[in-house]
Amino acid sequence: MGEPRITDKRWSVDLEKKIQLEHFENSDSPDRYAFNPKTKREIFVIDTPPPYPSGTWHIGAVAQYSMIDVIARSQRLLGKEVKFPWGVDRNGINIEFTVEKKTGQKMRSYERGEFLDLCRETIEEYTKAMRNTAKRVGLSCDYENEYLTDSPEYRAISQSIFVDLFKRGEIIEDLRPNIYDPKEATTIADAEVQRIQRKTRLCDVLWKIEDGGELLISTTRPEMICACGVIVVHPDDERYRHLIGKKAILPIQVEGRSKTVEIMTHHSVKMEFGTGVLMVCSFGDQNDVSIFRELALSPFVAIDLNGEMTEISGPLMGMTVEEARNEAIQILQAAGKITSIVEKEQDVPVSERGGNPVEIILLKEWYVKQTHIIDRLSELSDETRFIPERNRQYLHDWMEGISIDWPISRRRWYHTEIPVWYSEDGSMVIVPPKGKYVQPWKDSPPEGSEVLDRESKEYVGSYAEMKGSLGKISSEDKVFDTWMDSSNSNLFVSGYLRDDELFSRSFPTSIRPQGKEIVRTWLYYTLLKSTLLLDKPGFENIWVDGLGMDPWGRKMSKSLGNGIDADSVLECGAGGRTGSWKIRGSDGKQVTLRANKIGSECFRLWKACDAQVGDDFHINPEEIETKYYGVLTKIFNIARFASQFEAPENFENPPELNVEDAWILTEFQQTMKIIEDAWKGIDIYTAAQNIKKFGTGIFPGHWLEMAKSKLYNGDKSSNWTLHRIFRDLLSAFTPICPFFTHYLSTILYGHSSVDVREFPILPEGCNLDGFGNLNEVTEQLISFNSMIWKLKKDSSLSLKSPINDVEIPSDLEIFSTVLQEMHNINLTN
RNA sequence: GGGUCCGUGGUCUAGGGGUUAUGACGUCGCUCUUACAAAGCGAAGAUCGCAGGUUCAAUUCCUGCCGGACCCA
Repeated sequence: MGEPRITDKRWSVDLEKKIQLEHFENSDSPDRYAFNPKTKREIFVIDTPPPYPSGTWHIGAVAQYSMIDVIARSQRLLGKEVKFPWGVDRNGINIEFTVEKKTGQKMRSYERGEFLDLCRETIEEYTKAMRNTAKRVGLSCDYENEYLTDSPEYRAISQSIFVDLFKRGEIIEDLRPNIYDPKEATTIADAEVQRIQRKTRLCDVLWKIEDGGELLISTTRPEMICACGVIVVHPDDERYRHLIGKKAILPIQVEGRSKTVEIMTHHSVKMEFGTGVLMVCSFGDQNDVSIFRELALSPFVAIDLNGEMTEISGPLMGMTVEEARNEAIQILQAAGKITSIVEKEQDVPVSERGGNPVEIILLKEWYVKQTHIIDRLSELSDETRFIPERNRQYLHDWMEGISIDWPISRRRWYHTEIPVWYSEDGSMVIVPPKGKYVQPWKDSPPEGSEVLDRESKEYVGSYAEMKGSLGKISSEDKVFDTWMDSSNSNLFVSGYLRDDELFSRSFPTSIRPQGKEIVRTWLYYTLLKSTLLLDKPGFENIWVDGLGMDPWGRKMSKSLGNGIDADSVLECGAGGRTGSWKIRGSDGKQVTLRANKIGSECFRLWKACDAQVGDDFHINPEEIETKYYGVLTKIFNIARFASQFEAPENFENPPELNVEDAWILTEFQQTMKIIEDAWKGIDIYTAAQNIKKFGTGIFPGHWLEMAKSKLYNGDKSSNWTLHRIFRDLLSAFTPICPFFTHYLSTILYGHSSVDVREFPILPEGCNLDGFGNLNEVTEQLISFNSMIWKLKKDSSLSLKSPINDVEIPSDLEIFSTVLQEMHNINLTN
């Protein structure tokens, strides 16, 4: 016994930060979290979601990443060789917007190379900030081998996969109706469309029938009349039966197309909407697209790439869609062809990233074919375990709704380039060799490039040989959808095309952790790739967590004013600064939340304990502190207590055990079994709950009180028990609170718990079976202690004062001596 | 409009066909008991959203409704 070796009075956020700093900068084990591909251990590869660097990192996302770290650390604890990569997703339109906003200049006003440099510089700053937050929250990633999705190495893989799929005919070029953001001048995919509520005008427009008669059509898009291909009514609609087969005259002037359209029937028409007559345009919405396809109509191009009306629109030509709509209404009104206009709430499809109303436009784009392979994908995904199982549904729901191929080309710049050049006559394409990153808009095809027939995709010859016969080659200037890059992440981190041996050992990737909001994009596209390329499931486990919500269960958003910044929570309590958050509450009133100290360890503990995986979790800093900081304090104090007693020399050879020590070891063994199974099953919640329960419950509350006097007297059994349990408990706890446990275990036992690579099991020598069924008495023991404490309180006695005439239950007879001492019981008989 | 999830003491939450429903925070009371008042001990507090149905038995399963959240059309 001696002075506590832990000198800090209590756990603090400042101490936490100090430990962190040393932990990541300390030279004694710089590659603590590096991955060894040559290992004999079982390999566990985590497909870390590469975050997209923007100004701030969302607190909900940080919470999720901290749980991914818990998975990484727990798998290391179980003895696996964990690859926990640190990747950053940097391709995409977001950074382009940021640069445009910062410089007040649109992308297309720059020279392409100059704009790319600006993007790269800007994103570099954000990348650094993000890495700092990642370390601050304790992510045990392999930072030395950071990967960036905009690096030549990563982009080369993306391009090679593209070429591969292109050669196999899984990627095609085609002229199809595409969802298009006219303001940002790029195609987008279905998954990138969002809907917002907006007020629109629903006009009833009068159409004349060719051989007399009239027809009233309700539309919110009168400017699209020029692109009308057919008028449809419901087949059961008696009102219009006499008009079927007749022709209606377009009520507004058009150029270069027929002035009439036929009236037909279609089951998709809602009889009760407006007048029950629908004009089908190329292309007002997705329904129009499918009717055009079904009826094999040839589409009219009404809107051009700049979002302006084309010549077929006659008087509207050159106007933006918005202007054209107003003008069309005016023209129609002046001609007396509008019978009513009503304001109506309508869902308007807008682009997710730009927030602009989107149009459907006929464009030649690149597609990954997907409709033919959905069933296979679904089969393969059934081989994968979902955590939690029910979140498998999100994937199935999305796959069920897929009816068109995935358009992957974008008319933007800060993305991976489509690696294609064309021969002068357009009949041949040139693609680069495997593993080579190319920028066709500025580079010539590199050595080893191949020439393929554009239609059949057959190999024609090497570029070097054919150079002379291709004429003046031109480059494909379009780029990939960013999901085309990020959906290669698991392939990339598993060594695809780069390390065949590693890849064979680590694919399917052990785990894909992610949020449920990107199941339809990141997860789906990744699985699509593994199906197309390898006909294999992409993952062994897919861990789909819920979303971080405000304290009242709403999504955090700027417009609601209910966001919480990640750093403010992690830094709360550092340097004596407290945290306060002004948030708009559920009733619209501003609420101020306050906390004195949180930090990363408390934050992680909260996330691990407070919500089951897959559930949306409410983030309230006040609650994080009040519910979980005390847990750290408690365990810290046990450590301080334990640190005044020398640790035993041999943790594997227990001395002759006291019965109360055998009892707590039995309890501990059971708890540790539950925790080990939980870690194996990637069940953070169960592990966390059991650690907390044991570590703050019977261990200090009951056993420690029983063992105290023996500890002070230098009893070998109680000392061994105290340290063996506490050391192992720290190891089991280390995935959740790594810095906390690292610090305590290093001081107490000279070995950091974060380096433990074998889940601790009590040695055989404990011979716990020799004591009988000790766990059967636990309940009684707990209630007996409570009974005495209550008795003393009710008689206004201090806890150490003697008490007489207490009968120790017969089942607790074995603890008789130690209980007498603990409660200072005088047995009268 | 469709899908998914959720509704359990004041608050958050576990659970799950069968005696007195888990835990935490908050509340109240007592205590500075040689690790711990940024703590300990004790106490009070719930007809498990509503209405039906299945069952010997429902908070748990089913149906409908109400309320909330998210996703999709």
